[in-house]
This record gives sequence, structure tokens and C-alpha cells, in this order.
Amino acid sequence: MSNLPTITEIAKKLNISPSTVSRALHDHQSIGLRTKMRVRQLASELNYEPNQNAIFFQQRKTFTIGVILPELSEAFFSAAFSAIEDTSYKCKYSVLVGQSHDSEEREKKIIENMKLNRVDGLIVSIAKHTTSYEHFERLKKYDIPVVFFDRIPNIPNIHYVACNMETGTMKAMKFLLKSGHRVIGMINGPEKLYASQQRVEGYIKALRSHPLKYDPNLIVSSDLTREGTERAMEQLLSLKRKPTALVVFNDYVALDAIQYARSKKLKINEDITFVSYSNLPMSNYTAFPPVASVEQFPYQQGQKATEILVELLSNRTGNAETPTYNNFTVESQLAIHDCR
Amino acid sequence: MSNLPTITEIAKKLNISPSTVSRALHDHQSIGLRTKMRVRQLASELNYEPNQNAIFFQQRKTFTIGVILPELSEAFFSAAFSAIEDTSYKCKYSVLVGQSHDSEEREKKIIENMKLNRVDGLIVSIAKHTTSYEHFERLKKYDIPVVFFDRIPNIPNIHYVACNMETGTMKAMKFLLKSGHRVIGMINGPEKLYASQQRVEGYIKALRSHPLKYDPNLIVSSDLTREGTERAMEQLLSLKRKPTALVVFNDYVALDAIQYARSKKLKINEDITFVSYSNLPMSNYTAFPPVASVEQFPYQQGQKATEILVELLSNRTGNAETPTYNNFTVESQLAIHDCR
DNA sequence: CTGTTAGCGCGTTCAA
DNA sequence: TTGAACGCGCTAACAG
Repeated sequence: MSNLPTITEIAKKLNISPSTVSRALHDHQSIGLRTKMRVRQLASELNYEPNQNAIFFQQRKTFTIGVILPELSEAFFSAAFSAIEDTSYKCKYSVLVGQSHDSEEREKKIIENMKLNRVDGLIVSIAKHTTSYEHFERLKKYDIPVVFFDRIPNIPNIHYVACNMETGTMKAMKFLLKSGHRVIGMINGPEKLYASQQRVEGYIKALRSHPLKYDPNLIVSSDLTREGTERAMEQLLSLKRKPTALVVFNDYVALDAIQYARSKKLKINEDITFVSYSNLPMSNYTAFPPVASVEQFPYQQGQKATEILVELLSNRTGNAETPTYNNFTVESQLAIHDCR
Repeated sequence: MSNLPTITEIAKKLNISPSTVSRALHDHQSIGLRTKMRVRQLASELNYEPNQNAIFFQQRKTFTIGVILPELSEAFFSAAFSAIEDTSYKCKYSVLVGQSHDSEEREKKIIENMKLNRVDGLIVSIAKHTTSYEHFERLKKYDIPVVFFDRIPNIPNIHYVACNMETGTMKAMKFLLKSGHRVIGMINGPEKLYASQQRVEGYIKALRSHPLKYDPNLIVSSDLTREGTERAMEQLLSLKRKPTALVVFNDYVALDAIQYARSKKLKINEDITFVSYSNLPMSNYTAFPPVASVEQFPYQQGQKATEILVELLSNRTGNAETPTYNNFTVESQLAIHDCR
């Protein structure tokens, strides 16, 4: 066992009381300069380090933030996570992570674990298969605040950070309309996701303002797997009014969709044009990237979410329950790739 | 404040002692069935949950594993991390993460933080710019075991998991030699990395066994940035004996190298052929992927590293210091892509 | 079978 | 300017 020195040991060696040592170490005003020096001297000699766990325990706080997200291997989430990590560390918080791998069940288990570990608060991007939100609601009883980001549930009274996918979609649509496309399809994501609903809104608004009439058959959804995307493509390509352009849920889905189109001998950017969301760096290397992508600023989202949570945690006066909900919307931007 | 019930409150309501409650909850043999039932009944009524922090504190253990790695956005590391997470959770450990972003300074800070948080042990893949290892050595004094994986320091007496890059490189070389290449170059990584040294070993051994003579000019190293890789390519392409094939440190570097080659009007797989390491899924989507890639099995590495660490942590008898070092080498495999 | 006591390391009263 | 005492929630050693 590594016998790390404690405050009491220092006290004994100096023939003073532990509380004096504690105060000296905390630079308390009422401690004589002489003892202060003696204590600090010995403390650094012994390589004293306060036992955070003891402190956390007695302060009933862990200074730990739990982060739950679908997949760290997706560039969007790992960028967002980096921001969360950076921002948390700046605010003296540590970060506990769990990946839901898009399973609701795993999400629940992770929450259970985080609760057991008494994290101070949670930052969450929900799994695509999550259908109910009671496991999040329940956290209110435990006084564990949750800030959602990007993949947020469509329910009232939550803290969240997200991109405005409605205006993002409108930007994408206008870009395509301006390029002359008149039959534009959409491969959307799971309907439960607020972001999916916003995409539809934006799609319809863009058509209306043009104006063009809205054909519901042009919107299909994918479960985001390769197979789901292929089924979606199949549907779209079998329409009588075949779309000349597609707005696709995200870059990963777009890559699958583009591969499918190529396998059907369609010429990308001639027979059919793709626009998607996320603007992943990997698009720079791919053979046929989407011609444009709605940037969602993962780093900013992660940072803002963390700031909101830390703010929430430090305003813990203990009495005044403030039932105000913070949210922050990042305006999305259309990134246009130059495909030669 | 969320007033979670404690063991003492349950005890009071039942007019028994806290320790009885504790024992009942732990299914201790010596507790009467009747009281056991009563306790459990009330506990579940009150939604009692043990305060892990209190337990950790008094057991002087946190059941937390610290993970330090360069970049979660690199597919290799996020896959390895998923394995670490899965395996840890199975063993009832939580996971604290920190990304070094390949900076030695950040690495040190993260270690400091992990130490303060009293993690039970550490799993580390070192930053590419790390030159000294004393910040890891120092952890021995604190009795915090470290298991390195993939990017391991080339020093004795450490626990580690890694792929055998020497044989991996030999496989890559043999593949190229069999395809008829006689002038094969290498873009290697930072020389401090053990994996870089192994690559050189494998490179030389493969040549010798063929046999072909070894020309040191054919090996250059990149700092893994795009610019570093471009400089390396420049060097290689300016040789009198121009290589017809290149073995490249990893898939990311390969993509940059390939883009550079294309910008110089070289025909990929005709004028010059690439083989790399990691076998990232993204290679399936890229325009010109390397023709083969040495698979390094991130999931297996992460899993094995966690198992070794957990094993180490549970063998803590407290007395017998066992200075044996565990290591595990995964045999790497050459994945051949079909590029039409 | 069950209760009492003590202690994990620290900060924070209250009292001197 | 300092010390003594207490408690955070829990487990464990020692008594009954």
C-alpha cells in the first residue's frame, strides 16, 4: 500500500492539531505565518496531496460530470467530447463517459451506473433508438441536472444545446434549388429525433417559399444502418418523379447512399447530387463526397453544454429551486465542398 | 438537496442498528430472515441506494480506471476505448478519460489529475511527442499500476499490450515483394515509439530474407501531420532509385501521402503502390485506399489491457509485492483491400 | 443473531 | 491564533 501522508500525520509530526494543518494549507487568515510556513514546508517534503475522495465525500459532491453519447467513433461525437473534456477540466471537473451504442437499454444501464457513482450532472446525446425519456426524468428526483446536446428529446422543460436543423435544412435546400434542382428528395433519420422533425420542417418551408409543391413520397427515413439507407435509396429511386438531388441525414448515411447510387450506375453530381449534414473531415478523402454539408459545430455544442451544466452546478444554493431551463441554439452553416 | 436515504435512516425507522441494516443489505449469513426482509422491504420502498462514494472512501479504492490516449477521434483509439469501457463496466469499474492530443505536457497534467482523483489504475497509449517517461515512473510510488497499449514506451519493466509490428511489417513487405516490387520505401512514425523501431526491424528482416540489400535512404519518418508526411514524400520521390511501393505508418498518414502522390500526377497502384497499418473502416469509402493494411485489432488490445489491469488490481494482497510484468502481444494480420 | 464502537481523511463548527 | 469535537455514510472488529 502506498502510504500517502494525511493531514493528521503532518499534524502529529508538528505537534499541532489537524485543523490547524488544514487551515494552513488553505491559507486561512487566522493562522500565524510561522506555523503556516512550517506546515507547508513539511507538506511539500512529504509530497502531501489532499485526498480528493475524502473531500468529495464530505462535501457531498464529486466534481464529476457524466457524459453519455451514442458513439465515440463518430467524428461528430468525438469532437464534441473533446470540447466537453477541455471545458470540464478547466472548471475542475472530471469526466466519466459511457457510450450507448444507440441502444436504449444500454443508455439506461449507464445512467444507473452514473447515478450510483453520484456524478454531479450529466451531458447527454440520446441514442437513436430511445423511445421513452422516463429514465432521464427520474434523475430530477435525485437532483442530477441533465443537459442534452445535438440529439435532444422533443419534450418540454429540458436544458439543451443544439443546432437549428430547420434553418440548416433550408440553407441546404436553397443551395440545391439555386443549382436548378426541382425534384429534391430527403433521407431522414429516426422520426423520434427532434432533429429529424426539424429537417422536415425546413424541407417543407424551403419548398413553400420557392414555391414548389410538397410531395411526401420524396421523404423517406433510414435507421442509419447501411441496409436501412439502401432501402431508403431503393424507394427514392423507384419513384416516377425521380429526384435529381438528395438531402441526406448525415455524412455517414450519405456515403452509403452514394455508394448505392454508384452501384446502380448513377453518375454522382450529374444524375444525382447529394447534400448532407455534419461536414466530417473524412469527406476530404472520400471518392465522391456530398457536394455540400450542413456544419453542426460539435466543438461549440460540447463546450456550451458543459458551460451550462457547470453554471447549473455552481448555482446550487441549496434552497431556491430555480425551474428555468437553459437552452442554446447554434446556427448551422452550409459548407460547400469543391469537388472537381 | 435530494435527500437520499442512508443506512442510518433505515436503521432508525426500524429501531435497529445501522450495521444490521448494512449486513442485511449485503445478505450476511448471520442475519435473521425476518429482519432481512424488513430491511429490504423498507430499503426498496425508500429507493435506497448505497452511496458508492462513501464506500470507495472507506475502502480506499475508487473502482475507477483512468484512460489516457492521444485522440478519440482516431478510429483506432475509439475502438480500443469502446473495448476498455465495455470490459471495465463488466468488472464494475468506471472509466475516467483524458486525451493527450499528442502533447507530453497535457499528458502530464492528465496524470496529475488522475492521481488527485485517486484512480485505481491507468491504461495508457502514449503521446507521440512524449520523450521522457518519468511521469509514468513516478506513479509506482503511489501504487497506481499502469498498463500501456499500442503506443508503448520502449523501456523495461512495464505492463503492456501491443501488436507485433515487426511481423506485421514483414507480412506487408512480403506482400509487396511477391507483387514484384523491388524498391520499397517506408514512411515511418516518431522514432521514439517502439512501434516505429519494430517497423524498421521488420522492414530490414524482410529484405534480408528475400534477399535484397537495405538502403537506409528509403526509410524516412513523418511526425504524422500532413506537412510532415508531405516532406517525407518529397524526400522519397526525389531519390534516384525511386520506390515503386511505400509502407506507410498508418492509414491517416497514407491518405495524406496518397493525396500528395496524386497531386504530383502519379498513378496510384501503377506508378506507386501503398500499404499501411490500422485498416480503418473509412478506407472503404476513400477514393484511393492503400492496397493493403496491417490490422492491429484495437478492440482486442483494449480488452486485453483492461483485463490485465483488473487482474492486477484484484491481486492486491497488500503485502507481497509481485514485481512481475504482464505483457501480451497480438499477432497482426494483413488485410488486403480489393481496389478495382 | 444483533448492537456498540471506531475509523476512513477532511472541513467546519464552537470554544478557548 | 489555535485546538477539540463532530460528522459525511459506510464497513468491520469486537462484544454481547
